[in-house]
Amino acid sequence: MTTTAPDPEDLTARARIRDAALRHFGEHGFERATIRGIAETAGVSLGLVRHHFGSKQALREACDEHLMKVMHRLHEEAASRPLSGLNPVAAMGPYRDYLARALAEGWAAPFFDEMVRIGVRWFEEAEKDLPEPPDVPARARATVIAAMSLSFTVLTRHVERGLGVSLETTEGQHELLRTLLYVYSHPLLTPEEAATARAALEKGTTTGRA
Amino acid sequence: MTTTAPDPEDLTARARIRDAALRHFGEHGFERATIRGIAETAGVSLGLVRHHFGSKQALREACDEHLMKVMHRLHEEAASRPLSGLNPVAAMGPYRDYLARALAEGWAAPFFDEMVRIGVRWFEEAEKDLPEPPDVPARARATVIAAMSLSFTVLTRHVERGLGVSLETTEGQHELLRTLLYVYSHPLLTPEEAATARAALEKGTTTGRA
DNA sequence: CGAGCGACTATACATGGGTATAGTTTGCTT
DNA sequence: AAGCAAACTATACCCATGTATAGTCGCTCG
Repeated sequence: MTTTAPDPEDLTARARIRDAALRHFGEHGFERATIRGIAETAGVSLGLVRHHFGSKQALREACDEHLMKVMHRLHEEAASRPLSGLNPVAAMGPYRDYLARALAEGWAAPFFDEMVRIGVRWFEEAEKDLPEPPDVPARARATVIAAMSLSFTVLTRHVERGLGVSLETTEGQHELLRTLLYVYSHPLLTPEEAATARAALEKGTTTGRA
Repeated sequence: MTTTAPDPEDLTARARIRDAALRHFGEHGFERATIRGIAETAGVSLGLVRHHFGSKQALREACDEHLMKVMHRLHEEAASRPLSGLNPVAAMGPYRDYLARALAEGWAAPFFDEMVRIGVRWFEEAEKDLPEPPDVPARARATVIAAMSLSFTVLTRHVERGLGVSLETTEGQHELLRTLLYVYSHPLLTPEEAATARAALEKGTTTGRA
């Protein structure tokens, strides 16, 4: 059947396998994770994994798909809260590692693109009655912001080391958020600095690479 | 100009193997890259790889080490240029993919930490005659900035998709840099927004996750 | 009842790929 | 010239792991 009725079936073996896969892929990465290990975690035989999902790759795709669903739900839940745009992926438990790996590996494109779209809408809303639009397109800015926001998910370990706290804890999350609030409200460059830098950039080849 | 540092030893078989490994690890990831493939690319037998580096893991570590050296050199070369702090890893050729994978996998910690240290020094220099220091420690801010800066390296594919240009080209680099200049000079939050958000954060538990 | 179908298990197969060993060439020192 | 170490090759080992097959159980439907 596999109509995958979303809610009621979530105790099913199929769902258990999927969840176990999410965890294993997240913890060990796609290659190092083994179907046998996943099966064991799910309390299920090796063959059943193959029965439900055809192959390891297909299992991964099922994980991606499920992740997107969860993300959408989380996003809608958090849509009202004001800070959610800054660090939208904070503390999403077992999914965080998976998402990080998927993003870094180049997968999870729909998720990233969705974040960009959200950002674009946000900018358009915020700038709708500006005298003239910024000279950098909203899409480019949204892309950059999306990448920046996700960096804390992908580079969690390094950020934790730098901050000296675990991002699993709400304390760590607060520390990060406090820093983000500061950084996002204190520009690194003055408009003049940016202008001169940009002029140099536009004018010639600032050595090609910057 | 044509790169390939003229170190006398850089034509050695050992160096060829290391370079091939850098490329293979970068292109396919650590697990999917095979010693055999690396050996072939280096024009060398399988056993020689093992002879010079003891194991696949050790080979990786040699790559990390070499990467750090190259990074230091590049960094010193670019130390004078003003924009280098923003996007320091731009267009570093074959090393970019490797660095991205290493960072995402949790390796390359010394590299990340070095970037944090550089950022801290930068902040301290820039803020040395401020009436009172910012209430967010420089180290935390430097960590966040480092992660943000590296996000474009780690999430290259997604950023390229969002920007609609290849980051291999100088045109793409310019596009990114232009956007960065804008974002870094236009705060996303007004001081008031940040203050209220922060107050909310400090006061209670804004639901634990933000 | 029985037949068919999906959930599930047990076991086998095949191979990629890291590791290990033995042998060959090259070049340098005494 | 001898000899020795290092650079290098060829080949074998072996097991982890993805894939495939065959079979059992238990349900529902006619």
